[in-house]
Amino acid sequence: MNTIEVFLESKKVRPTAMRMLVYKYMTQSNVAKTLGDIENAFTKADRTTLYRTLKTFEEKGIVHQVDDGTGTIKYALCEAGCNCDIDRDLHLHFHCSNCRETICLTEHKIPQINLPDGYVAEDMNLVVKGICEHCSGQ
Amino acid sequence: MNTIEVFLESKKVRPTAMRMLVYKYMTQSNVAKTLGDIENAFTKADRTTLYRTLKTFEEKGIVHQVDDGTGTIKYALCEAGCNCDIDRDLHLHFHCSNCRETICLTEHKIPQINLPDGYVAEDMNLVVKGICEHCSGQ
DNA sequence: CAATAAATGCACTTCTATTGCATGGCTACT
DNA sequence: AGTAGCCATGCAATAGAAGTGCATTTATTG
Ligand SMILES: [Mn+2]
Ligand SMILES: [Mn+2]
Ligand SMILES: [Zn+2]
Ligand SMILES: [Zn+2]
Repeated sequence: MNTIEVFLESKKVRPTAMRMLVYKYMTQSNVAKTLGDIENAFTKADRTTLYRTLKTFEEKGIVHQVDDGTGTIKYALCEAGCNCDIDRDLHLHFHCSNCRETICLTEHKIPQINLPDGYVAEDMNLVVKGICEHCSGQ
Repeated sequence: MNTIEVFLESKKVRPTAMRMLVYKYMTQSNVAKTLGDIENAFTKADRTTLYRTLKTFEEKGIVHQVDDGTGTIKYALCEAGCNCDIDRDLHLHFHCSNCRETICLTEHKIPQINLPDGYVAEDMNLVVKGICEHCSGQ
């Protein structure tokens, strides 16, 4: 029983070999990954299985989708204690137009937005595009 | 010379029949439209022509794309005097999960976001999802 | 009017998301 | 241990939208 196995079971996800590999892969970098990225990271991986793995992870609160405006959905690990709650957990995402990577800025929560009367907010997405720390040569 | 014709020429866009129709259609509602929406609004319209029409409109500052996270790009008219400037013009978009419509809240600019050192912002997208004024029964 | 440039229409490609269905493997229960 | 049933996997196929190539039509210019 390694820690990944324990973690997945704590999230009510059966720790199959592929699921453990995907989870481990996601922990190894802090940038959001597309399905294609993950597929390419393994030589022998079926796209559908990965698709459903990510879907399961999302349903069980292990990952969240990141829509960075590139047209392909990305996935990133949720923080410990995250419930993808609109007030507590939603954070800024940054997409670098140079290296094309997207990272979670989990420390930067989405500021309070006031809406016109009658509008009810349920979810939110804030993406900033530009040049990342790495590419701006800092 | 009607007003649409004059307007398009002022934007350096040749006022063809289709372009005038599309522009007129866009002015008739304040919700963002997909290519498909526009295609369906006319009985005899070619998707490619519309696609390129919208692209031209975008390049000439007549419309802006709206990425509301549904997976299909939408288009909405720019305000008078809009330059799609990151500080002055970028505004909030609201997507209603009930009626599935997306509207520009042009009065609601995106608040100042502070980024970690080394990050440079060039563009931004803020979408709020929830229930719109109309659907919340106000 | 002829030459040129721009806009349009059709067909096709590409890319990603998503589903149906058959098979393999694990679990729970006897 | 044996077996029924559920869950995960893999393959194939579909759906949906974006984008491109090229031929044709329409507009502009001299
Ligand atoms: Mn994130
Ligand atoms: Mn808008
Ligand atoms: Zn970068
Ligand atoms: Zn609505």
